[in-house]
Amino acid sequence: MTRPQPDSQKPKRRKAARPGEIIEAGLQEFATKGLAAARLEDIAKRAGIAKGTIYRYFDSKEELFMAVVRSRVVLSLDQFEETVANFPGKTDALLKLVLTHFYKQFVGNEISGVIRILIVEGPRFPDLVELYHREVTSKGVTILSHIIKRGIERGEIRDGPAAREPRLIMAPTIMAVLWGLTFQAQDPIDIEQYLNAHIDMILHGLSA
Amino acid sequence: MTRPQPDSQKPKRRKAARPGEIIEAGLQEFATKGLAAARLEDIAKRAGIAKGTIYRYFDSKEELFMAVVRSRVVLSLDQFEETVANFPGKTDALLKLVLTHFYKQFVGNEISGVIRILIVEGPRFPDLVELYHREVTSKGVTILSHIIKRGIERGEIRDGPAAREPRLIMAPTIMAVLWGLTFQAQDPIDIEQYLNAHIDMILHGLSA
Amino acid sequence: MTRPQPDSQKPKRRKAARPGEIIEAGLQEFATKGLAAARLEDIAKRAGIAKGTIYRYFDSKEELFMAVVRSRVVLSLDQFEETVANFPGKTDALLKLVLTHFYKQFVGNEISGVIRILIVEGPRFPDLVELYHREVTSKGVTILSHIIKRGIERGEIRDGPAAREPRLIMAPTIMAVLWGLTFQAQDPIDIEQYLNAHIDMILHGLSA
Amino acid sequence: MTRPQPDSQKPKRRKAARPGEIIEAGLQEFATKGLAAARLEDIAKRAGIAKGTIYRYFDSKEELFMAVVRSRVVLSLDQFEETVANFPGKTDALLKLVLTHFYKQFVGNEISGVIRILIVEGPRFPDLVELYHREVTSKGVTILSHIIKRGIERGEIRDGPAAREPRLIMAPTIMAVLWGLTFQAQDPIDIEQYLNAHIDMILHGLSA
DNA sequence: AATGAATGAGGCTTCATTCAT
DNA sequence: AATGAATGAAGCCTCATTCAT
Repeated sequence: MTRPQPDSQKPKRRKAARPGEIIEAGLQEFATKGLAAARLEDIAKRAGIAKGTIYRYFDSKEELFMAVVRSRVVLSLDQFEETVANFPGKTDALLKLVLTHFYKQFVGNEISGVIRILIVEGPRFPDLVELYHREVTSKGVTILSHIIKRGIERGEIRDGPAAREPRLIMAPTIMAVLWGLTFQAQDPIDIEQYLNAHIDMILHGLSA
Repeated sequence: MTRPQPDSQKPKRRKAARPGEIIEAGLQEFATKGLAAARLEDIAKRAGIAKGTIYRYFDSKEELFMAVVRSRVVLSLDQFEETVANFPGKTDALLKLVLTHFYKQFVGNEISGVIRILIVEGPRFPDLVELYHREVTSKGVTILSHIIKRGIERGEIRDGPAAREPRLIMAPTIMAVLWGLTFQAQDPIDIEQYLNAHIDMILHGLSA
Repeated sequence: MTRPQPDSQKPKRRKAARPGEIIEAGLQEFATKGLAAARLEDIAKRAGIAKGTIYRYFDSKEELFMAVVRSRVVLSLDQFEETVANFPGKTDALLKLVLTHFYKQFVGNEISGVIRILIVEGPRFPDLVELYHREVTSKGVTILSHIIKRGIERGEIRDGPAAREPRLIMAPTIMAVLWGLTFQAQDPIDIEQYLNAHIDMILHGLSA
Repeated sequence: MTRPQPDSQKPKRRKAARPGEIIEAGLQEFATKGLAAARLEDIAKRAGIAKGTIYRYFDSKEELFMAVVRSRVVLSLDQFEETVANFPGKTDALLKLVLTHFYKQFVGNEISGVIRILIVEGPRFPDLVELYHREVTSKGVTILSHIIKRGIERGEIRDGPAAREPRLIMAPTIMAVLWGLTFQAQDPIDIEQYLNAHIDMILHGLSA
């Protein structure tokens, strides 16, 4: 994505950026149409290159597809572990912080395209699913688990059935993502209000 | 799947059942592979007929696809309106009843295949999305809204932000469906425990 | 090659003959142009069918290629074993008989196309080479060996170095085949005269 | 193959030798794979240069191909005319000398690759065929004809049918070349023994 | 009505050739 | 002169659709 402008006056070529641009174009097409329906010609056109050029960087359509998914797996959740560990305030403030971040990461973002891709093509690419689960999903769940544990220790979270399913806390986020991908036209979500309601629900749902 | 034998003497063919069997087979293939990657030949084989026969009942692959989605749109939610309207007990019992029903309808069921289909192919078939939203999604939301309204009137539900987003109540169900479709191998969901946690969360999250 | 005319008035279709016709067309194209340069479209056109039809009978271009070679491997040499074993006359008559037959089989015949194919594509298809060697070449050599052995026993063939290399006896045949494929325009072979010279040479070369 | 170091101080590049090295590399690839299947990239790699550099020396793949064939057409047969004209000894010694030389020239040598090339691609390159015939084949035949004529005059060769087909004398050589290219794995030729048998056969086959 | 062989458009992939550096 | 990235024409192959039986 970073395009180092060469110091020439004509920034026509940016060789080093090619693979990234192809991946970018591929993400758009794959996310919209799926693996089979996306055409390499369209991806090339979108990347501003010729069809054959893709093959200089990726061995096949499938390889490009996998590269696209992998490229968006690197989620900046790692920093959050620290944030959560050192957070000084109350659980509701922490939850607000984390959930807000999740929304920014996912909703209306290109990450939602990756999620759509995984839902559909997952069965044919178990490696990608496994990768995504390991690097993104399970990390998110772990963070939520830590928040819950911390909240229980602080006496702010009720140690009941809901506290044992951290995935429940993400559920509204995931649904918002998919709702946006699917029913946006019929029934849009007001993200701000939805996020507030989400936090409100979780805080009361878990509070001691 | 049940094949009612016609009272003819030669029970080898049941013409009337053909379209349904093709739709059934199509659902399996489309849900697993998506519209583009599913092959009519495989659908035919699964339905126990020849490829050309599909065209006796459907004009094209897309027509079959739409028929498949439409066939699963008829959700038995209508009855619930009445149930909710006449329910004598407390809100938590009513919620338990409805959510349990939702899980039975969706999770691990072929409906989840339709949901997957819609998530992916939705952009190319806005009519189907609109249909599904109108017939299924919005009906479900309406039912939940009524439950919430009823709960507030009965003083059992807190009239806060969470009460204004009935979609929040379904979110864990949707997530369970997609989680099952995607991460089942890596990280299965114990549906019973998850449902209990879900209800626990909602009841506390909404309770007055 | 045999085309059983259906008893319909329009002999438009001969399903059973299709694979044979494709192989026939493939032989022409492969023999003339080689595997890589032959185009499936041309083969189809030559066979009077559409490109895709080839794939109903053969999985790939390579499979067709192998089928083409295999189809011409069945050489009617087996009968000769008997002929040689029971031949009543002198060695020169027997040799004349066998060599004449070899010429009829190879020279100017489509078998020469197969030989050309094998010479070029052999390295990539060791199985075909092995098959051809086993079914055709080694059988021919065996027959010649038997003739030599019989001639020595009858005192008609000199038991010298030449008698120990039966391949020498076929050599002029092979060369005639390749000469015909290559230098026919510049320097044609008068097959009749060449065959006579060949026999003359061998008989004297081997005679006691 | 010998790379004469230019007297420049930087011996890393020897431009003058480039075309020859490309031709050398091309011969290997074309002989092994044929014109269509050989890849310029592989030829370049084998020559230790970049793909584009080939076009500095040859206009197209076909031009390179023709150059490859032409480069191996220059056969040192000319000297033999003299040798034969002035040979003092008997015909069998002369034949032995010439045939031995033929074997050295052809068998197991890269010339066999050229022969393979011509057999396959000949129809598309009549000029090359004509060239090869004129410069190599017909010269060889002429030499053999002279030997035969000389032998007849000396009363050492029988003036029969075999004497009128000098190509017969080369046939075992050609066959040995092709056998080596094709059936070497299944059924190798012991060249020494084969050559002896060949000479034995010819001498007796032609002797008066 | 059913079949499945045949068609041919469309998309992936290769690679000779070009071209900017 | 050399490089190797980029191009795009061409060919293999798939599969939705048609059609003769």
